[in-house]
Amino acid sequence: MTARTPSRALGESVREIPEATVARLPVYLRALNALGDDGTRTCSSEELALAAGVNSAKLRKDLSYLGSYGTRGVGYDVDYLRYQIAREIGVTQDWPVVIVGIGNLGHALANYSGFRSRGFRVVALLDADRSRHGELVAGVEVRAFDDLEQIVSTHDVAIGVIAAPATSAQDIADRMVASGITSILNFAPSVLAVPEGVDVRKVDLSIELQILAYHEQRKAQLS
Amino acid sequence: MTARTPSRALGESVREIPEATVARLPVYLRALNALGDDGTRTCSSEELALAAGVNSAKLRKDLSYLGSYGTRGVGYDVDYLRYQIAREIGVTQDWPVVIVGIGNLGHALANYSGFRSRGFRVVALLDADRSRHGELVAGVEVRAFDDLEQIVSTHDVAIGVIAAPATSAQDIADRMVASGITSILNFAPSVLAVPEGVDVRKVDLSIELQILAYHEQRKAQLS
DNA sequence: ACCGTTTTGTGCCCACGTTCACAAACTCCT
DNA sequence: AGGAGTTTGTGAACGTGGGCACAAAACGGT
Repeated sequence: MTARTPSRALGESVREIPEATVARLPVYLRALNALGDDGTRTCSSEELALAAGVNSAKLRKDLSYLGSYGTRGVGYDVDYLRYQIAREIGVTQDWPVVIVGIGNLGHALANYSGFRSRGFRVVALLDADRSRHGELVAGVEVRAFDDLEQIVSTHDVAIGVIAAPATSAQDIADRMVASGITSILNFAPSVLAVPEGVDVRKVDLSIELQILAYHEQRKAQLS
Repeated sequence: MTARTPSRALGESVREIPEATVARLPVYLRALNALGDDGTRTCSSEELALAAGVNSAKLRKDLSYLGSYGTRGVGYDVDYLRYQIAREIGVTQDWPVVIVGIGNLGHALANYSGFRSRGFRVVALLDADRSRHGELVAGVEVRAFDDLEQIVSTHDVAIGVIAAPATSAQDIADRMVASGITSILNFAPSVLAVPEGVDVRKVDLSIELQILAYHEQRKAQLS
């Protein structure tokens, strides 16, 4: 966590958006998409907050980090705000993604429609198991894990998804980082060590269940 | 968020464990299991923190909420600490779980080995699609969604997993809550409204990717 | 028994995030 | 034009979480 002070052109200030806000922006975006598809042209912070499942003050503060895109007494223009959030998150452009590990989970991810519709494109499915190479999953051919470097440089891939067993997760991460990937979404239940500058996000089913179990147990104790 | 003050028997204080700590306990538990399987009998906060990917002061503070289970100058007994954390989380008992939605993701979840090994047992797989009923997935028969109430009461299920499309997620949640489920793990990309006292945790692939994209974009801007 | 070494448990402070509450800004109606 | 009604944007207060740094406690060697 070094405090990098970016060199910026004059007047071009880089707004620092709090992490907690960043995590909610995609939720707002989804809610706005739903509203927009319903034909809603404008909405208040109260309405949007309801749709997003947060309180309206928090929503307004979150949006204020992006700029002043609302109109007092009126609300927010759905399409305009939608575009601004998408631009801020970076999903107006297309992000090529590589998925490693084509087990049940890898299959599910490859077939996930939310991928393509939100600016992400699966450019390769890789697996170490030779017997699966050539197989077509969601229209994409499964290839050898050793093709990683070539694919990453060809498609300029920045984001990698690990859907392999925990035992191989660290090796895969190392190879990803070495090949130039700087963001990793890890579904394997393991702690990844990566160099400074590489982002890792972890999705762990069993941890989520254990957190629920803890609260469930507490509810039971309060008999 | 009403501040429920539980009625407690005299002297029986319910330690309030911070949410952030609860979320890390499963990680510690996993790290301890790995150490224990390696034959390690005792470990320092420094070692365990390394394995869990956190800093040692934070680890010690987290553990201190459970009690004083370490020995100064020595460290923690792996087996003892493992048991204490498991007990605190509630995974010394077995939690029956129902999964609704047997698409790619449902399959992946049903086959996930981390389930059983960590105190969770899939007692039913439900799907609204009749054509899938009777199918065997991971040794469990797929049954009709309408069997939910009967299954929940028979097996005393407290935890439900939603692996269905976003459009039906709220309906499924409503039925789950009505049938007596009080903890929901939601994989559908939708905001769930549930009554007070029901816990919901959300796992959203597309949000995780968008968060990564945001940071990726920022890195690029810092050219 | 005592001293040096190791390692835990925790008080203290700082940073981040959430919520309240209100002034500023806009619309609409008369 | 002006006043009533709405809704945003934000300053300020509060609460939670993270990390340093150190006293307390255990161990081992002499």
